[in-house]
Amino acid sequence: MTKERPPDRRVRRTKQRLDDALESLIVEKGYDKTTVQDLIDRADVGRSTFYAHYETKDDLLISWVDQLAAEMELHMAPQQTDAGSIMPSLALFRHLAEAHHVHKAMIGGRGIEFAMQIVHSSLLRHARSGLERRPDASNQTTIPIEVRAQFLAGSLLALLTWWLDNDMPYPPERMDEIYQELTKTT
Amino acid sequence: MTKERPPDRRVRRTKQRLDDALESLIVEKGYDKTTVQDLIDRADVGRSTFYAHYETKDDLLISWVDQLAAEMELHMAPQQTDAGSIMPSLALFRHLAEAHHVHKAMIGGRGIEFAMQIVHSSLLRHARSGLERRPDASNQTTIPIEVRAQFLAGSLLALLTWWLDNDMPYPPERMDEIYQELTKTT
Amino acid sequence: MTKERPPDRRVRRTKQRLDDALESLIVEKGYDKTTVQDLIDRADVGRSTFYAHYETKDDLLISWVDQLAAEMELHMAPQQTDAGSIMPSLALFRHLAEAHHVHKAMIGGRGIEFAMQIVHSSLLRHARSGLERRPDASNQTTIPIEVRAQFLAGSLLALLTWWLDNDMPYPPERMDEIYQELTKTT
Amino acid sequence: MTKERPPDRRVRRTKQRLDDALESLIVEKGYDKTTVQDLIDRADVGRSTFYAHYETKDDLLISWVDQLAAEMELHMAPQQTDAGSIMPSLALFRHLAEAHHVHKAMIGGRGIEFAMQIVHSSLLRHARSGLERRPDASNQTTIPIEVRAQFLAGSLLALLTWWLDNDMPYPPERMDEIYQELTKTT
DNA sequence: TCCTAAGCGAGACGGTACGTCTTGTCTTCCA
DNA sequence: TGGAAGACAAGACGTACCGTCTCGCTTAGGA
Repeated sequence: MTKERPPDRRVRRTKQRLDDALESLIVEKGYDKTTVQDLIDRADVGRSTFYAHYETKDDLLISWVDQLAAEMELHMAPQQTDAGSIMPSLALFRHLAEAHHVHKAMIGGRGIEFAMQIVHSSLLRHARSGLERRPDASNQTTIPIEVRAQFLAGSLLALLTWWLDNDMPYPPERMDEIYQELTKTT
Repeated sequence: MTKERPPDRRVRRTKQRLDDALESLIVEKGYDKTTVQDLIDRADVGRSTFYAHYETKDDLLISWVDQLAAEMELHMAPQQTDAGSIMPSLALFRHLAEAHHVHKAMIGGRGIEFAMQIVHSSLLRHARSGLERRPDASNQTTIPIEVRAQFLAGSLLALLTWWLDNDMPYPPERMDEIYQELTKTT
Repeated sequence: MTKERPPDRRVRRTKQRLDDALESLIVEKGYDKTTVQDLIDRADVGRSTFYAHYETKDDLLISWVDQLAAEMELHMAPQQTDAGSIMPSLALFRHLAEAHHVHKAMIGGRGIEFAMQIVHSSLLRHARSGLERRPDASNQTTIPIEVRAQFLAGSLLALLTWWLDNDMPYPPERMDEIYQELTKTT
Repeated sequence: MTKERPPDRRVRRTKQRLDDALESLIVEKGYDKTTVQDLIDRADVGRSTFYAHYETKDDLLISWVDQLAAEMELHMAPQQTDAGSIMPSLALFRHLAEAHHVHKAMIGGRGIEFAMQIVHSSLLRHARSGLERRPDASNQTTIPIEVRAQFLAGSLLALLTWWLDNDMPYPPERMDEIYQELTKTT
């Protein structure tokens, strides 16, 4: 077996600096208006260094979004807080409430299409597995699981988006209650 | 007062050619990958001619999407087909089934963010006015109208998107039935 | 036959500005140290405009050197001043004496290799045709014409180079006299 | 006083490998197209090792050319073969005939400007000292010694260059004979 | 024979220049 | 003389090298 060299300490530092630069620039002026030059100026990194680690600006975005999505997944792990419901909606509302500027940039109105897709597919995955795990549901309806999953994920994402865009006018618990009420037929 | 000239016949022809070029290029390679150069080559029009009629590429897109949205609005006008329901979902599924390649480019997976927003706000408007028009609803729930509107619009858009992306696996009537069933609590 | 449009007036102006920028920058800091950015800054021209007219920096150099070489050829046309001699050396020394800073940049010590080659091949051409035109020469020597041409061109270029590099310590007439004397056996 | 360590055996080996890499790469693809990366790949040496020994690519070239020039000087030392002539032309033609691919890369058509300068100044030095050593010559002509030296060196270099570029169409002895004949007036 | 300073490979890094691409403006020409 | 054609300035892009640097590993050569 080949001795797997641990990544150079400098590499991690550089990547971290680029991640930080990306995050602050996204919040400041939006992703689309951010240029590679902005990024490397902010991160104080050479142009070629940037391209040594990421193929394009989008590549950096992907790795950044992936991290946030991974965090999100952690909070969506089955917990007693959401006991009895299919979607981990309460945990999600609570998690997004923290550092909501970042999440708003990611999910909100003039959000980042790509980030939305990641979050969406994550929600879909949860919806599908939640529905499949519930033995009794299939008897009560003829609506295909996939369609119900699309419904659960889509409507939750809609509420999340609206809620972040309007600066969280209700507490997470209330939002969860509403979501549960509206989707109880599912 | 400036003499208001009727629009030159050529002007309309030019605009029409640009619209056609945009539509075919969007379907072919997507909106983002389409450059102004592509458009004027396809439309066989000079660069300055393009900018004489539209401020930017987005401007052309807006005018194109607006036309499609106007058509869509027409089909969403209250009709007996959707009698009793808040959202004109059946009419929408039926309308989008025609020329679905264009609609898929507009709404589907790798869709156009801007077009989505137009459609979304249109759906929202219908949801809001539909909910307000219904006198009995406010008694049965404490969920704010705006939230319910977001829910109705978001979940319908989710189903529409999924349905177009997967090449319409069910007939419009079935999709409408499902949507009605899932949102009957609203 | 296609109507050949005369070149846009702007195009010539742009090319002229780039030529001027090149000449001044070559004299100032040398060709190698001159960057495309320097050129377009000096010429006050957009980057893409530069590349619309010339493939590379070298391409611009070529067109510039070609112009100088064409001028040079004009002065090397057979005239009575050089009557009786094979090489138009007197005319050359006289011509290069004018605006010698440009010629020095082109031919002198830290000169431009490419420019040297153009000038060299021009001299060679003259030497060959001059030798061929002289009926009596072939009887007096067994040295091949090509070798004698290389000798005439090379030694003239050597004298020119040295003369320009040392800021023309002798008048053109004296240099020509010397050259004639040294090559009279040829 | 600092203890002067003898140079590490490895140092010489590294330098040798870089010299060899340079030579083969110059012959293969020319000096200008050779990058530092090429050199260290070919020599199987680390990047920092290269810069530990040479300041730049040019620095390595200089040391390489200097070696060749030193060899050349050795062959140009006064010998009976060139007795009676000012320039050691016969010895030179003979020496360059060996391993002419290297010398062609150095002196020939698309040669290396810097190498040419070294050779040129070497020839000039010989010409000057040869002319000064000959007591009788100064009486026969009023042409300054420096000019005659430039002439002798320049014309010899021209013949050498042409001869190598054309793959030595005549034997060294014939070339020497020609050179002597053409410059006998000097 | 050990041990210690040096030489070394590997390659990350900040920089500079390149040639390409797209945008929105501006000038010229022609009908 | 008004609109089409397309030249232009601006500036971001991704690539290629450069010369500097920081690591650990190897390896002479003096103790």
